[in-house]
Amino acid sequence: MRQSRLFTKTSKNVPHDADSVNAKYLTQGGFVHQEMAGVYSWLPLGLRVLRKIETIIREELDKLGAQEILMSALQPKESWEKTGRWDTVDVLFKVPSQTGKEYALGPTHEEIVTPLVKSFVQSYKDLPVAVYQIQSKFRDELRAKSGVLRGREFGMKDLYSFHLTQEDLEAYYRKVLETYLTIFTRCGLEAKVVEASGGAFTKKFSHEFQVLTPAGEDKVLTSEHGSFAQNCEIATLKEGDKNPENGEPLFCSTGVEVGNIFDLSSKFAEAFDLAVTDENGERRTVVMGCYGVGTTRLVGTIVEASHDDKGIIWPIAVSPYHVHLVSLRSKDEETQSRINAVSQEIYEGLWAEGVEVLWDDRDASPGEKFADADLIGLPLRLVVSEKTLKEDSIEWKPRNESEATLIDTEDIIEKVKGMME
RNA sequence: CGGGCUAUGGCGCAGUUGGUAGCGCGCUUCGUUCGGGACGAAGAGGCCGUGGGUUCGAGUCCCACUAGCCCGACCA
Repeated sequence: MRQSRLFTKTSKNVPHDADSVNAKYLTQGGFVHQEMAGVYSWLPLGLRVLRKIETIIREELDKLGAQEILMSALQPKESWEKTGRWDTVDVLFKVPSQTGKEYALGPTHEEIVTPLVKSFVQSYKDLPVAVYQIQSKFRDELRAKSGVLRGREFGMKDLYSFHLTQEDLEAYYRKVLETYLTIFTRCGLEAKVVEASGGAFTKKFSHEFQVLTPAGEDKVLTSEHGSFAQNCEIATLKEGDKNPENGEPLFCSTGVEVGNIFDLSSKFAEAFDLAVTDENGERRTVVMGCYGVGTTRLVGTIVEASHDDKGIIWPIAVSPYHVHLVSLRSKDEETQSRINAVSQEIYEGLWAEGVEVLWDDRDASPGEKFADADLIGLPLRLVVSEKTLKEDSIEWKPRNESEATLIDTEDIIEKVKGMME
């Protein structure tokens, strides 16, 4: 992508209402645009990050044998009345029709997926089954905040699994838990598995995946090394107590919940009478699990977890592009055309090797280009200038390092390929 | 949903006791610069959130509404 053609621009001005690092940098860098409180449009750079996260999630869930579907966002009121959630879920957006009917705008999809699966699953032989989707969710939050971390419209991956037995459900639940940790690691995040309340989903405890950062809104009781962690809303221990696992002291930190998994047991299956015939010819109610990952929230969380005072530092796996190729201006016409030619060659050469390059070919000053490169935060910056050409080289500077080095121009593509592995 | 703050060119802001709106960024043109957001000159761009009211006169004072943000509650 040639940056001169990118329709978004960076801004030197900090948005007046940016309340968090992610809102500030994502807006200034032109990744997202706020439309209303808690509602954002995703722009080319931001959308590329979101798509990469979604791809990671798809790859990992497909390995689990889950099948991707896309359910309706507009949902029938009757289904929500059937589960008793039409009047109890206060974040539910209720949409009136001109016909006088009302619909729900999906905050989650148990009310859709359960009857959906029922229409295909009648025998124990049809189980287990797991389906997922990546879709916009709508929740009428009284107070949206923290940029992309808590919105009224947001991207979410929701997975639902259906099992004949509680044991089978629990085994799958543990597999999803492991898969989620893989997903977050691949996104460059360190997530803690945290015991939490089941909320209105289930009376049982559930597990949350928390990324510890000051921007979070959850309080989590955790120890430095152990895997033990509890959401403070359910914690039986308190700060300063010893970790039952390894005796380490527990401390309270704030975290962002990037995922949550629930053992729903037969709650929704009962509401919709989702049952199968078992091998003895008897009807048995199915048990369910549901598992969510906030995709748009992940984008914001990564920014919160990985930035400095100049901008974002994208982990390469989710970076909108891998390389920021920066061509500097020269007043000398011949030098300028050499800079252009070398840049073009590297640009095309890298793309030919599958390396995604954002090429800053704009007619802008060096300072402006460097500042923008830091703000946008691609993992590697390559500079082509009069100075580097004199050495037949390209300047190499990783975003998370302060020192730049010169690399021979002819070696540059191989070296970048090496970094990608 | 309670409490508070804010609303002025695309963005960030100033605007005195009420007298007819200004700065920075960005944008256009020209020239000079060129390795960390360069400089000069000349331009374009505003019913001051909306609706009422007070006044000879309202960006400014009063009321209502709307929107954004903050604190809290809430967060299936």
